[in-house]
Amino acid sequence: MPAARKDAFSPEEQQLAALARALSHPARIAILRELAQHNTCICGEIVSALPLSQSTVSQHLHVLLEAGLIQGTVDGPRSCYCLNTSAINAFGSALGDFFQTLGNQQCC
Amino acid sequence: MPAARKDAFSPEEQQLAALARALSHPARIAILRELAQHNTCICGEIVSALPLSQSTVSQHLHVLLEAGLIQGTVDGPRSCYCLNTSAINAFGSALGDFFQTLGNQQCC
DNA sequence: TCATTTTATCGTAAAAATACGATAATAAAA
DNA sequence: TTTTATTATCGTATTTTTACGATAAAATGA
Repeated sequence: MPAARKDAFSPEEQQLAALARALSHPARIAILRELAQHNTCICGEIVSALPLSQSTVSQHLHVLLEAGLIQGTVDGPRSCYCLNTSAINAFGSALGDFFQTLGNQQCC
Repeated sequence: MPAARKDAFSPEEQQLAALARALSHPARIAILRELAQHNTCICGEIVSALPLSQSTVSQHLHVLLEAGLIQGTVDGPRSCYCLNTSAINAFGSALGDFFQTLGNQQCC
């Protein structure tokens, strides 16, 4: 990627792509599932639930945070993450809209 | 990624992540949009519609093909792509199910 | 037949993602 | 205060992604 060409696309396309990228690793799918299973916030049990090292899980959590899909209250040693349901629902409907504009085609 | 850890996750998580990865670049979002606008198949007008070189667009098309989101009939000089609507709809509902399991949480 | 047009592929380079160990930081517990 | 437990960050290595130019392939048109 000798030059970042992403800025040559529309904001909508960039946003949709950025959110899809946040979901583009099975570990992050698994983290979201894990957070959804515990309806209360979770801390480091995520690490035990995943086949990855602590630092790697922390990286994936950071990606999900940056994308806005989860929230985290970093209170000292015991940080606590949870789903950002409003962002998740917004993303879900944005994706739904996108798929709807695609799905009604008759082609080939 | 000193070792491919993706196989340590469930097939569902891998599939969902793989499809999200196919959407994780604005060029590929734009390609899908472009294919949807022309309800007939399109060939190389995609290249003119995108701010990328021909070989790069071809690579993105290959990614979308691999993911099954588009179909391509490579008939000689003039290959023809179109949306794979069934795969797109299947992906859309899979994502919808995933978001539904996430969206009903009350947390933090 | 030969040129032209269109597209895929190859080779390459740079950037980003992924993963881990080691370390730092921070609050609670002893 | 010192220790312990938990988590983020740093440094690094490897892989993958992204991008382009150049080339090859393949059918159409002259």
